[in-house]
Amino acid sequence: MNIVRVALDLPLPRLFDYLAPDAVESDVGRRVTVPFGKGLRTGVIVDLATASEQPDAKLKEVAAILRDMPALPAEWLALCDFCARYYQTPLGEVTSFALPPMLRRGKLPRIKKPAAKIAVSPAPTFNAVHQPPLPRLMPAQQAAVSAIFDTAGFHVMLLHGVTGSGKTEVYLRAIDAVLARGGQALMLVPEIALTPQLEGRVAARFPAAHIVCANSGMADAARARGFLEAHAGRAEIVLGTRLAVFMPMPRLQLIIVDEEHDASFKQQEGLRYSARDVAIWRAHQSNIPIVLGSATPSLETFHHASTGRYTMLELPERAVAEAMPAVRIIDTRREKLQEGLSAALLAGLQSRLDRGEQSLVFLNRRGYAPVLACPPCGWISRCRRCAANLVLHLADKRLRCHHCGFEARVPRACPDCGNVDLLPFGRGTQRLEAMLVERFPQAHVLRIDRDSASTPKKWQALLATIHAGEADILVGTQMLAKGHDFPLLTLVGAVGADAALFAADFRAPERLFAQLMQVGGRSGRADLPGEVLIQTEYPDHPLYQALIDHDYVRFAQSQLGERRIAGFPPFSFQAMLRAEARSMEQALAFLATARKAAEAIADGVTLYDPVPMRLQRLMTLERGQLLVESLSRPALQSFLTAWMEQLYALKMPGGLRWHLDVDPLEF
DNA sequence: AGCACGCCGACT
DNA sequence: GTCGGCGTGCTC
Repeated sequence: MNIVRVALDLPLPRLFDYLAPDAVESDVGRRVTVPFGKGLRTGVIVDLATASEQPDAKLKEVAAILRDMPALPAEWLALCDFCARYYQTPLGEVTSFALPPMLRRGKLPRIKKPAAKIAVSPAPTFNAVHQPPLPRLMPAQQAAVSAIFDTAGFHVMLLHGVTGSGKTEVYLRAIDAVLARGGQALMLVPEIALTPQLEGRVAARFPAAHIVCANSGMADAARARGFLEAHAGRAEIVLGTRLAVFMPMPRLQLIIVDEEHDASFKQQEGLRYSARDVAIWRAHQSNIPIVLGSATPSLETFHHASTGRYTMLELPERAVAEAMPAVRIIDTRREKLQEGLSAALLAGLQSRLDRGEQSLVFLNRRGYAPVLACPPCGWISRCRRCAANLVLHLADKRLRCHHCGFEARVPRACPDCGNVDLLPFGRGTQRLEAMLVERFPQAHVLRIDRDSASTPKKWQALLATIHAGEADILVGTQMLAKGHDFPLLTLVGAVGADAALFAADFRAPERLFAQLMQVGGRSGRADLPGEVLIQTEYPDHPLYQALIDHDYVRFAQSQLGERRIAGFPPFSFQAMLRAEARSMEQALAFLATARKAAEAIADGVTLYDPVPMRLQRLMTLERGQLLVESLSRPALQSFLTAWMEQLYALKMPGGLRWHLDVDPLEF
């Protein structure tokens, strides 16, 4: 009997068998439409069989095997299977996620008319194309490029270098070498916003190469087309965000993960995968090199590079002969601040204005003020649906929940007592902007945050204004920290950073250091020396002290020391079970049941107690979590597999939902 | 996840 | 007497 085993996009941890009289070996990896329940569904054939564990009477016949595109290769299926097992997600959900939506639905994009781009055959004539001379490599860059190809087969390299040290040039050289050998290269970047400029740079460098982008912002057809181009081997270079790690690439010879420390490589919903970690597995599977690049590597990566499991490639200096910016710590304990800004920072802004240079004030909190309050009666602006405050947005006179998106008008008087003197507490970018406008009336102050740069168009317009030198003082959130060069920028001030020092999340200092290093790196390009001023009430904190010396390694080692003592990752492996329900009692009760079930099978695994999540209520749902931890990855994995089997079998009270997050980043 | 079937409250 | 609530069970 000819049977196909089909992965369907259902939250069920198993495959479905169908009769398929005409199925052949080469149909494995093909999409297939099958009758399911009442209707039809499209899935992927992952195996052939001659018998099923299901009784024959239950087996239905396949509706149609879709042979309109080449089957997905075994490596692609293996990659999906790895994700399914590692992240404890049904295989059908993984294959479905890994396919572009159009292919997932069983359709194909219209073939693009033979436009000029495709008509030009992708013959490898890279050297023949007229090009400007390549930049000279610094010795460290040269060493890095050699190292990538000196060792054959799988190895992980950490390319550690600050902004301006020339990481991108190393990537480009490595890609060049891959193209010369007729291979394909995959490059992952953290954000959609960064793909266009990177694409421009890569396209300029390899004018004859066929480059494909992959990110969630793309139109359906374009994404499906890119997928097929990569799959057919026509695309030599694939650039994209985390989902690009699933692009099938038959001649893949190199993977690059830029800004590997960036949290956006970890998906926070659905399939909670880390594109960086999946990429490493994929490199291993394909037996090829993978380069992880960062100025501030994740501590996991740095640890592996320190212990020799990964190769450390250091780019110690800035390639374009610039000094690192001078970092100064401003002790604000003794000072009466003016709307949150110190005299030193205000003086710095003034001197940049006088010299016609740009400044940036970095405050990672948008809105005008984090909360509106009525001091006499104690009312504060709270979200009805979440356990969070409504943020005051004075720019459009609204109160907003940054978690669920709830919005309301700013009340004229206190809803509780009628008092009309409501006070904003705390400071966000809008308030800082207003203060700076008043304080420096002659300056052009520009605010850049998710509100002012809400669309790609607005964001481009803001960038253009900055590059034209029309802005004097920028006020912005972390949006400004990533990937953009501002040649006229010579001063960066960081405000309100202390909050992250004592946050409950053990990764908060790591993120803060990376953020400050990154935002500081925006200053002092070209021939203008840069300066970074950090306002703090903890001037002696080791994090800031390390920042003064631009000493990532010292910071990382001290953090790793603390993590080792506390038994946190990378010295342990974690998974988080989260539950949401109408009431916290329900959520915690489920987690308690899950914990009970775990006790019998938790061999070499520590089970913590169920607790409410930090954001206890989101969108009217109460949320709890249960952490499990092990010193052994295999022990954790086999525990999770057994545990999930039990949890899937559990009957859920109505309205309760749960998920497992392997290697969680957020606590 | 859907979608059925299946028993208990307020409505034409 | 019926419409409909969501509890439980199944999907190859």
